[in-house]
Amino acid sequence: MGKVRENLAECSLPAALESMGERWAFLILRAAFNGLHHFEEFQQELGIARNILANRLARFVEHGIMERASVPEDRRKIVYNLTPKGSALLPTMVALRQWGERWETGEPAFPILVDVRDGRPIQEIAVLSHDGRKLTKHDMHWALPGDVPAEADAG
Amino acid sequence: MGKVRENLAECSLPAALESMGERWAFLILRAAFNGLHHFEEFQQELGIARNILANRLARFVEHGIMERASVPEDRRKIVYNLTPKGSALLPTMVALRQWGERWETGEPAFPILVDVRDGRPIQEIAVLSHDGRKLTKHDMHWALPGDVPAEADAG
DNA sequence: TTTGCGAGTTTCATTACAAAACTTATATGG
DNA sequence: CCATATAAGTTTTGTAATGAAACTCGCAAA
Repeated sequence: MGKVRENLAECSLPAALESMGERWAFLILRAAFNGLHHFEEFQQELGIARNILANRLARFVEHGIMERASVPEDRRKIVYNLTPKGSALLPTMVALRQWGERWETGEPAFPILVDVRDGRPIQEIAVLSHDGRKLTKHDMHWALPGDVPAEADAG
Repeated sequence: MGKVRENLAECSLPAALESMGERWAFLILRAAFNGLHHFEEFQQELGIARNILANRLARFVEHGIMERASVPEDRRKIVYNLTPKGSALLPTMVALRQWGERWETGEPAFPILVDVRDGRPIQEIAVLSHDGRKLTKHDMHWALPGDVPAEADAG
């Protein structure tokens, strides 16, 4: 991954950080992935200040990461559900968590994520080539669209 | 991924966010992956305030994400290099970038990451089962160490 | 020996975050 | 029907983080 000065600005990372770059964002997301749906649940689970939580949830809704709906049986209650866009953050969150496990807290973390089908732990998240080789930063570089051999995939 | 209230607190995500949860962290990291090494390079590339940049770089060094060294040929110059721990954030960063591409900016992002070996774009980052199936949040759940069938991997 | 660069600090203004109290709409029990 | 409780927020007020611009300090080059 050599030095590429050409339009780094157009990278989509800043756009992603617009939604996810604020404090608490990932922790609220994790709680949502763990099945929490209600304001008070998030608040008690995370210990976050109520105004900030309200703020973040509203932001998530604005950005299409969560959907807000009131429950018919009890109209005081509001449910927050992850949208497909929100659910699509799962790999990012798992990657960040795994990194923390490996480099911050040290190996064994509880609970661990397992495949529901066979109960075995998930793989470590990695950058893979089109044919499945694990890539490090030295094995890849930036390219402009014209340089790429036809079949497009993720970039 | 059902509701698991049992010790979410021990999840390593908060630890990871301790290093990476601050504003600019991922953008500085991206710049580093792109071969930037010097204070002024980061500053000009990102337009970040100098005091904040100094702060973040110092934090990265504290947390072992970057190494700080002065250049022998010109002892005014300082290089910041990613450590293995810092480089290990690549999958997380790529995952976040890909999410931004897909859901924020819309498909075509420039430049794109390609495999240096064949010039083809990298795969989309995903959560995979031990045998390589792509998993969604419905295909996995939390387990405690005792529940796991022997061969340990990442969790 | 002065001019300039690289890598930061300092100062001060602005903005984000946080704790606790308050509000509003709805439910529930007597 | 009235009192009390609950869910989901707002308001208020204080603290901490961020940002722009100017300043410092060590080295290097002319």
